[in-house]
Amino acid sequence: MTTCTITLDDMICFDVYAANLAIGRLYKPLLTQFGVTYPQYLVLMSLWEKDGQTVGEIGALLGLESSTLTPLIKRLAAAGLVTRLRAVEDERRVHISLTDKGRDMANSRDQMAECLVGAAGLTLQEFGQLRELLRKLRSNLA
Amino acid sequence: MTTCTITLDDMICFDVYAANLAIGRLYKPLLTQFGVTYPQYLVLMSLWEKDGQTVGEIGALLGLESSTLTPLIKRLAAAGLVTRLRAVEDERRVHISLTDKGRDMANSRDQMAECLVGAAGLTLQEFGQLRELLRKLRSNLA
DNA sequence: TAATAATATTTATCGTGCGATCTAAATATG
DNA sequence: CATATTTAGATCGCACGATAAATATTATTA
Repeated sequence: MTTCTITLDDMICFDVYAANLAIGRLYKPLLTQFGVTYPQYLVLMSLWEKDGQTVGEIGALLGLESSTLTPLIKRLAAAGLVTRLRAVEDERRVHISLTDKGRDMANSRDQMAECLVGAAGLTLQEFGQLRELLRKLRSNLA
Repeated sequence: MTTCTITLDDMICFDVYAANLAIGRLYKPLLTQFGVTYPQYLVLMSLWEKDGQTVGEIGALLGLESSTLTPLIKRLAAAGLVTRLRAVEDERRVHISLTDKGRDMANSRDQMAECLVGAAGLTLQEFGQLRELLRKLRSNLA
């Protein structure tokens, strides 16, 4: 009984870990072309979804502290992909906005998507299931 | 059509990433008690499953290179949790074995399991689904 | 106004992950 | 038998991720 749930659990964290690395490895060739890392790409994704978010908002999406994001975003800014602008109404907030160059990178999503969807070998239904389960898991853990 | 698959895909890598961090964060309090990190714990897990594996075998399980594992395992050895023993029949291979202290830590799996199963808010069926989808995804990507 | 909370930065630290290179040993090929 | 290739790991160096703790600044609220 208990051993059953234990095995299940342990395999889950195992598999989430390995799957995360595998996806990152799949994306790497494309990402290095743009000179960004996988976590940096995830930040860009959140900006393509909604531009001008604050550091805190992005952190909430990815589950990262600002102390992790600040240097990461500075690297994106150094690469000319985003700009950091402190809000005038509340100078604690820093809004991150895409540059033209950063916006252009959004086209790469198509390549990435096809790449993953093709390589993953999952049906669209399975993708949906997986996404839903992961979101449920995460929101409960948070 | 295409936009549909794109959104799906992007959310997947997003969620795998965030879920992985969330699980690590959940485990962290327990792990720091033992003085090990989350990836180190995963290595221990694979040894509890099968003791005496070589570096390469563990790497295949987790999807890690020896250049990542070697220093990681040395930290486990320094903590007195495992021993590294070169095989006599093939001196290229290094077998990693649990010490008594490392074996004792296996009891913590129960706590971990209950912790995750409780916090995840997933049914056993959902756990099984999730595990199966992740394994399928990963094996196709590899 | 004073106390408290929120937002982000800075600093410091540690560990992960990988590429490249190296050695040694096993295996294959001529 | 000699040589080449493959395999298993180690080693080195590097960039980055992730967090904790301390600080500064601004909002909020009592």
